[in-house]
Amino acid sequence: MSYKEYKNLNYAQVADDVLQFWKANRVFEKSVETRDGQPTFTFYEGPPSANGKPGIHHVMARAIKDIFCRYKTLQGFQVKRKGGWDTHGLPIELQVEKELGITKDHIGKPASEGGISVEEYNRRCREAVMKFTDLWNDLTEKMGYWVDLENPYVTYHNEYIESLWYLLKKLYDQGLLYKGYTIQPYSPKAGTGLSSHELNMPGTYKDVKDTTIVAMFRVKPSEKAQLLASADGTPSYILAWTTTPWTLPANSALTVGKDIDYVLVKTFNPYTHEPVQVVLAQALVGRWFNEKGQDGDFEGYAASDKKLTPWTILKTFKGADLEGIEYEQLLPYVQPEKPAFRVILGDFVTTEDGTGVVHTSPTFGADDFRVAQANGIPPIMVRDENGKEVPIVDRQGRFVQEIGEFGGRYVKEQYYSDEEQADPEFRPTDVLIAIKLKEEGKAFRVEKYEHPYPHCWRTDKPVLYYPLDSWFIRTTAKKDRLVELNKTINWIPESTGTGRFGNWLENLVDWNLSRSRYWGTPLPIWRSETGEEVCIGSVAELKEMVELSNRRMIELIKAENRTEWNAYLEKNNSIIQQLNNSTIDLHRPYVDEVYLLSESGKLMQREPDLIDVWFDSGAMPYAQWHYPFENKEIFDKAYPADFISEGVDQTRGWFFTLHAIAGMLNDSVAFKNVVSTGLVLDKNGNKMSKRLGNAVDPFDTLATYGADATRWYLITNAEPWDNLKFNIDGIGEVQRRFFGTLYNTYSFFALYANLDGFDFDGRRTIPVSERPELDRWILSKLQSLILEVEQQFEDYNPTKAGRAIQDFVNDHLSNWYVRLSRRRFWNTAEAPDKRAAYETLHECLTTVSKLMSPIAPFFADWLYRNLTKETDLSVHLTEFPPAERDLIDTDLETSMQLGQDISSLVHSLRKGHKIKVRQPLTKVLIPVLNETTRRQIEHVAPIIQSEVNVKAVEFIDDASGILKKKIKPNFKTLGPKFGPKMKDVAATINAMTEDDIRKLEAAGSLSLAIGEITMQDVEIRTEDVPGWLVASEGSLTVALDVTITEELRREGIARDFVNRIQNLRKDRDFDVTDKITITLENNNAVLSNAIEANRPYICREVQAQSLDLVTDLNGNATEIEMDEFLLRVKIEVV
RNA sequence: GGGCUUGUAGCUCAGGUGGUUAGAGCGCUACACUGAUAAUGUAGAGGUCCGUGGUUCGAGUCCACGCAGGCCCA
Repeated sequence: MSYKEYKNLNYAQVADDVLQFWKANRVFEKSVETRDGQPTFTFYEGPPSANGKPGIHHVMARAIKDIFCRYKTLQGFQVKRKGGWDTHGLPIELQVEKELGITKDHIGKPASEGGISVEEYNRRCREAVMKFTDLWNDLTEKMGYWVDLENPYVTYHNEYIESLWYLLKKLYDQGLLYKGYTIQPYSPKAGTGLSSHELNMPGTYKDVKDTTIVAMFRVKPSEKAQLLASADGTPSYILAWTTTPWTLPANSALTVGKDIDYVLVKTFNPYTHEPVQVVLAQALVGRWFNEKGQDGDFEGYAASDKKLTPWTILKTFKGADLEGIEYEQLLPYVQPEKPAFRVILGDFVTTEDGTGVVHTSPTFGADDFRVAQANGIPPIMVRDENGKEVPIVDRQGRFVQEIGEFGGRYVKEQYYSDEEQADPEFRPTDVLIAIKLKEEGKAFRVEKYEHPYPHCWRTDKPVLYYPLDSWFIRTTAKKDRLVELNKTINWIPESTGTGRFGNWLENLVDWNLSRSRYWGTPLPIWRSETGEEVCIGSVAELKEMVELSNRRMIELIKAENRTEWNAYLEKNNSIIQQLNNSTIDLHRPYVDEVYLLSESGKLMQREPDLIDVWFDSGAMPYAQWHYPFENKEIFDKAYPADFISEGVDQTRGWFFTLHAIAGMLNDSVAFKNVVSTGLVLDKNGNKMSKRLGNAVDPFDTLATYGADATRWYLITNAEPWDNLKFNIDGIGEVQRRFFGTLYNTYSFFALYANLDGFDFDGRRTIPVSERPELDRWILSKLQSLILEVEQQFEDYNPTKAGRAIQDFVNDHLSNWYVRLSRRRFWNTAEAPDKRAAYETLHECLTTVSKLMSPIAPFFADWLYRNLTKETDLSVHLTEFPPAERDLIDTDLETSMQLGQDISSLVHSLRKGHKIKVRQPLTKVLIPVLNETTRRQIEHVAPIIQSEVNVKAVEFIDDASGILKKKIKPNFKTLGPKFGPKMKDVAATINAMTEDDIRKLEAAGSLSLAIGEITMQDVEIRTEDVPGWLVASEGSLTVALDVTITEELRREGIARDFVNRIQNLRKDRDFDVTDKITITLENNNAVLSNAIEANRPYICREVQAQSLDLVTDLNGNATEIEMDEFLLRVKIEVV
């Protein structure tokens, strides 16, 4: 066979060619099929949203996924990879709205008003979402990401939605799906909630002057409250500031910061002048107390004009000390159903403003709601006529009747008409509350305060933060189990699992599933006004329920003449038809037109919400297989995942939803190993964005550099969980430095293997034990590399695996093994040594191709297939090479390291004395203090000799008596022994004489003034050989004999001459095997003597059949300068 | 504001459990090699290890507090 040789390698072309080969031979499919019956390794593909173009970070993320799937395949596992698309959600809706130039307001309105039907709108969404799939498929292919794109899961498909319904029903049946509320911006005048999107519109935030109150919450005596108790019975109050006094009747807790410093202040109520003790944050004392009053005249206060209130700080403590202290309800209109009114801890408390204590009303603040739920604090609510719990402010923005004198009043003055507000008697509700609190001695300060406050863009009135209906998954019920399960997951990096994810689980709140949108999975719950509900878990159930409802309707229409239901009946019949011929679409608006009838004959309509798209993606382990309606056995085998990987920003997204659903429904983890990857930033460390124009187009990059260098760069430059500063120059460097070197190494091999007709099937014909040192060394290194790469892949660290391969190829294989072995390949005669060299190099290259194939799949396959005889075999169908541990020879590796270090030192010495390598020298002298080192160096002496062009490597040992020794303290062993006396010890050791050292060496220990030291406590090395040129590094010292004898001089000239002739051969384009004749003008005695003395050597090196010295060349000579000589020479091919 | 994370040469990154002289590649400078040749080798210059305190005989490494960047959350 012959090995393919290439002129100029085009890496992008290599990738293209290999891709064609993969396609033609179904290599991906085969890599899965051939593993039939083997253990499975399950990978879950986190579905990308196909509504945007892919970026370079997607190449990064998908390279990680690909690497471990390929690696596990090499290890013999069957790795199925089903692709998927995330197709629902707000980004798609917004994109469609942008395209159509509409807003959410237009949806559902008649076309005559510029509106669009839900049906049409959703049709547009469905089209938009797959817009970029071609682009994505193209990228997937070009970057070499192996994933099944033929049968991907698609979240908007009916089958997918049906699986989601099944899961939701399971949650529902376990009581884990419930209707509650969340605090959302709400516009009472418009009667609608506002999205964060709407709240971010310009002009929404306006400065308003509100009445603010520092309210006084009276502390209840208790054991915990001893901290705040007074000796004389003066009551203690906790101060909390609010800009929304109307929320005070709904207060049910006070929140403080755990680590914030608080003080107890003795003072007087500024309105009632009663003596009081109050609690607030230390940092904010100055905000509420006049400096002049500090430690003022308490005794004389009663008699004074009360302008200056005296105060004094009694004690200081942390927020944590306040936790659990109870207080009296401030405005006791409505009693909660569970114990409330105590101090809790929250991470959102600041000391920037207010008192460092946050008045907490779970019905009117998002933070309040969250922290209350986490601490089991109930909201203050009343029951409406249906017995349903409602907040104390109605949907029009008025207090309910239960709120005594304030019942029926608007909580915001702006909700009153202009006329009402103009009435001189008019008082805003906030002011009335302030007056009441002042009178009751529960107000510490009332003042106007200007601050920005959001307004409804439709009505221009202030919004309320208000509880709106939402459906929740009761994740808190399983919190402990989710935390426990998380501990069994192998997170990479670990900190994401324990920190970011772990903390998130610890502070878990119920998962709000509701989204008030159009394009998404509809919540399959139908509900009557009286609260009767049914949750539908499959298409079959839906059909059954519609049919049942229809029968009930028909009955009731007859019995009670409910003719208005005829319309529903008609709609339902149409649905049944669609169900029967499978044309049903489980999206809005169709499912909204299913009308069910409860057992008691009440009309049930679908809850209008859609579910959070994160539920879509978190349910993919089940829904991708349409489980449990199909593929049960496939699901069972492919659950949970062995491995997933996504960006760290998915921690609370996909990672969480996968974990939550699996934990709640299967009491198991969804994934065992997870790699969370960092961001890809631009080369200056800025986030890439289209707006800044610094986004990198992955297609350009792949076209320029090919997938391999791109992937290699992305993976080896930084560990994947670190942010990567993407610099395109880095890819070029990888290409030159790593792929270039590897390519060169292969080319070198191919060139000579073809010349020699080297034929090899990969089975060693020369036992490793019979190969030269150099071969055994590189094979030993190769085995070590295999172990290292395997370990790193097992640890999910592709960066270290890649770097190890790179170091092997560059430093060991190319720069040392090939460079030093070149002469062996030039040998024209058949020789075992030459064959050994070929086999060794072939094995190294083949193995490298396997090791690198997960990271650089195209190039690796190119390399592998160039080296192997079986042309239809791909490296991706092979097995990961098992390391042959018995070939690892650490002693030899140390030897070679010494050889390299010694060579480097000699080079350095030559350099310092301007003696070029072509000038042979007599010897290097190496001081050795132990036999092992000596033997190790002797092993590689021939290599050193040829590498640095010296005739001999000699040793001097202690016995010679001429070695100069230096002693250094070994701090590591001395430290524990001497501790604080280290400085003295070190000085004493450094001052030891040669005599002392000899004594120490002889006895193995030595008593010094400061104590006894042993050989372990010091490092003895030689750093000088008197009379020689010396260089040292670490414990290694090398002395070089630089005397150039006449004979050496001649030899040097001969080498120079060979060099010039070789250049000439090359200039003349002679063939490597051409034999020549040389005629040289004899114009210098030194030169001719040198040539005569080395005639056989010269002729052999330049393949000359004759070398004649003549007096005159008659003008047809080539002139070449050579140091002080002028060569006039003529060469001819025989 | 909170959680997590990063900060080492001009650039990109290494630096188990603390050990006194902090490394590599690229880039730069110089040289060598010229039968791997648009390749290769060798040497050199280049550092307040983000800052300030602390623990220790000894801190790039451990602790505290900051500063700057990043992500997520509020």
